[in-house]
Amino acid sequence: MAEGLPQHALSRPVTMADVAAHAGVSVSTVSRVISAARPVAEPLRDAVLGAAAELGYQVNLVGRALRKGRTATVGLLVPDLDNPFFSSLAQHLSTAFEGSAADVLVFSTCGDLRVERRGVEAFLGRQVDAVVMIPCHESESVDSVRLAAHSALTIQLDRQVVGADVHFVGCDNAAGLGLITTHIREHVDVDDKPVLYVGAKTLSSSGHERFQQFTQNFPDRPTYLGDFDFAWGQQAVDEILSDGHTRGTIVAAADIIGLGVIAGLHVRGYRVPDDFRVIGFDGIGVARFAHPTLTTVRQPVEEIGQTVLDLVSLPRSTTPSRSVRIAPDLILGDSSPG
Amino acid sequence: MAEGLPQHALSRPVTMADVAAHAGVSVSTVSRVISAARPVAEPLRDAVLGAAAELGYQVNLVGRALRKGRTATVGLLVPDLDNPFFSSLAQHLSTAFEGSAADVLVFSTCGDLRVERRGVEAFLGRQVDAVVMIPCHESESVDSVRLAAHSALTIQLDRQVVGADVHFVGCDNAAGLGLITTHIREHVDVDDKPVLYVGAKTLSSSGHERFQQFTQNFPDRPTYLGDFDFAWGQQAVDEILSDGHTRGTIVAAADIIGLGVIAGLHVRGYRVPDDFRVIGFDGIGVARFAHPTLTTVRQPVEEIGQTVLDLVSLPRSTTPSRSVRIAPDLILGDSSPG
DNA sequence: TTGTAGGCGTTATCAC
DNA sequence: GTGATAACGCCTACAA
Repeated sequence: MAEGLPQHALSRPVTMADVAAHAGVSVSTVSRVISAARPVAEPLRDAVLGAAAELGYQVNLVGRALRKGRTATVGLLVPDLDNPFFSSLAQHLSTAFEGSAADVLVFSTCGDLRVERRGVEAFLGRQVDAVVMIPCHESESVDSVRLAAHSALTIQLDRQVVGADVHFVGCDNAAGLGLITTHIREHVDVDDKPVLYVGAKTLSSSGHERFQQFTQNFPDRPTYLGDFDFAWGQQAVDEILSDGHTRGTIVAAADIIGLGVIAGLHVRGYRVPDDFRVIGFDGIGVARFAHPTLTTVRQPVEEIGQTVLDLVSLPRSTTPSRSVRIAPDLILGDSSPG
Repeated sequence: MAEGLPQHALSRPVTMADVAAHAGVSVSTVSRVISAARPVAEPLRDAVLGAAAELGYQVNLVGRALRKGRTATVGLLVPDLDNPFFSSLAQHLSTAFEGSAADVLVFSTCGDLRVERRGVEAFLGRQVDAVVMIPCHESESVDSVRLAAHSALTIQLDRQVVGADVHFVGCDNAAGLGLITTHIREHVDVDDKPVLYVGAKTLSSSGHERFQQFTQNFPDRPTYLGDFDFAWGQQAVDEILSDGHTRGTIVAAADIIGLGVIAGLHVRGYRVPDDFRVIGFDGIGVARFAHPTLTTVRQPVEEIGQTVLDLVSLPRSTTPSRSVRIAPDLILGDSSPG
């Protein structure tokens, strides 16, 4: 903080000293009224509140933070707010903290390790009480995660880095693939529509886990690995078709990939679910926008937010790092009907 | 800040005094090295940097902020991170500030006026250098906007409240509707496909402006007003059909509504663009996920981010409140081909 | 119950 | 070029 931007000084900001003078009491009395730390006699209290209102006093949280060593702030680091799943996670974490005394502030790392590092330093420097982060990269983000965990309560969200013993809250990816597997076993003729996997290069633990569980549940089935985005889904279709597959059940590692797959199939003249079934993962809202709507494993974002709140609110005596996996559920769409 | 959350004290944090002692210099020298404010002799500089690295010193921005009265922070208030357009705006604002000395911190107001107020107080209390906000409500957010503008450089984004003379950066909605109008005049037989408008109740200035411009460009054409979401788009289709329209050119006030319209039309067995053309507004990424892809007026989010950066970086001598409108462009999709 | 005083970590002013 | 010192705004012993 504190450099690079011009100052916007209008009039000198009102401090507790101003309020105290105006109300004819001491600053400590003002402090006790404002922070409601200790009881203050009715008349004095009214005088203070009156003076504060009259002068337009707003507490300076920087002063308070310096004194108390805490900030009632949770910093959330997200790789990309333009990614519907990440922004949904950010929104639901904010909602979960709405009733708490702490404010959630979000910083986008723009998928860049250096920006991620800057974000961690930004939050630590601002003395946040907790850092919640979706690491950019499964291995290369380890330094940022360690740095955060060294001086603040830190929780990894959705993805976890290898080699850092730090709290984690995320989806039970194995269970999610279990739901997909059961769905396929019960509703799909895999002789007619053999199973294929379109995933992402395993730069994130989630991608990694889903891929591993897929290969375990469906050994020897073809897998296609690219990026975690729409364009890769479209491109994967070309690879699948040029490999000679004309019918199948495509399991996508993320909804955004699945939506690309559906779009790509349509461009090439194939029908969903008649020629290919498609199943996604994450449960992003826009899965409904697809035509047909996407069958997907929904991550319980509300529950994930709540779990982070619980973890942050816990007395820090429970130091041993916890890994909480939350069970997802299957949302049936028309891309793979039940 | 500073209450409600348990403290996470590991070991006493390292301060400049610790570094100074370890390096055998004064705190002033450490400060000068760390903040690069003034030149320091080579050997001392190295000693300080060495000591800082050895002790793992991290600057405490709260102390700095208290002293300097500035924080190198821009606070962004967004109504809903789950809304693809808002989160895209947040992402691009973050990107625009990547090269700047200031950090962008995002707070979601959850579309709630009280949370919005809390967010403004959270940012002002933390002494942010600038507040950038997408107001929740065209009229009811005025107090929050005024409060912010009273003590910090404040910029309204995308929407502006009535009755507050505060900077504004957003899309030229009239020009956007001009693009739509020209497109329709040049490529659509409006006798075969008469024009209809599906908008949102005018709680936001953007919705308001688009609606007004539509009625001006297409007088006496039917308009349907609901919410700014997918469900309303779907529902609007039912109203349109029950009014007896079986063909038409539907102008939606936002992509998210347009996507709902496409979905609704499909459910009812109508084809796009054969029976109905659909045109959206905003240019959200997921417009590509629709089938057919959505023709839309794209807001230049990169340029909007850059403009906010410029406005924040400007010396505050240019006090008169500015209103910057950025021209959008038309993106042709298959829902209304060119 | 209220007031006084000291200090949180940093930077700016002033001497040297 | 460097060091001592005084704030910035707030909270909290401690004293009254």
